[in-house]
Amino acid sequence: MDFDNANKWAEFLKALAHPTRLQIVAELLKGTKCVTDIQDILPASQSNISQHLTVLRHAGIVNFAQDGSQRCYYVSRPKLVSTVIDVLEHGEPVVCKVKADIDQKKHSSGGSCCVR
Amino acid sequence: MDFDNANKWAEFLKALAHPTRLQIVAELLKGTKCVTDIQDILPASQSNISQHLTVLRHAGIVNFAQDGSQRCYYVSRPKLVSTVIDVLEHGEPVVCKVKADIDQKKHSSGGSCCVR
DNA sequence: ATTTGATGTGCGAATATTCGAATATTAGCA
DNA sequence: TGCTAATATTCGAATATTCGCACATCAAAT
Repeated sequence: MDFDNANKWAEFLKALAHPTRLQIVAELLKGTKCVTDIQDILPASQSNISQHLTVLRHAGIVNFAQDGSQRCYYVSRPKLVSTVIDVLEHGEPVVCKVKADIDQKKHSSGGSCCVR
Repeated sequence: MDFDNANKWAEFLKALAHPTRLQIVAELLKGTKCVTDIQDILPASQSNISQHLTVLRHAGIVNFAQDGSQRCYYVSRPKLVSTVIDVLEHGEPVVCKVKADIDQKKHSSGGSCCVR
């Protein structure tokens, strides 16, 4: 992974990496909602929710359609976001290796378990 | 998504959400590597790489097998991590909605685009 | 025993994030 | 116009992150 992509994706993940923002995004995946809708669901202040939505919007994760005085927020890359959340939810058992596990893959070299 | 899960996954994503850590993980997905291997690949100091590996390890993203004075690091949940990175790399065109797009989905109610 | 290579840790400064409180903006309505 | 609901912005304090530097540890080799 090159430096530019690493930067871009780190920005994306950083925007998602907050409990409140994750919950906001999970709610928006179920359907478009305005700020007060989110306020009714999550235990956070209006100001705080608005701040988090701004972060998500700047990261290109959500966007809104203006409807009078309301802003209807939606996830702007639903497949991307829902796939990430899905894979987190389904999890994976943790792999645990010891030196022998790693060495046997190399079947022939000296014994260092790192591929140099 | 409940509060506990939001917290857990936010921790996970936060650990991944750093350019250097993303690059470290991408390299480790290709194969087990020790700290100096990573040092040869990435433009970061030994100390800094070690610090990032500690963050990744505490988040349960990587682990190591000790081999003498070397530590052979590997990704401890390779499917989870590689799926996340894959979906980032393949991307998705951004969805853009206006009020009309959202309203038509509700076919019948008043006109507010938010599902209340 | 000394040295050298590999790695981790503690510290401190710079910077960034988070959040509440107060205030501003904007739209619709009487 | 004046009022209210919906939403954003600004500010400041508390807290967290990041990173280099110096030092500590530990294993292997000399």
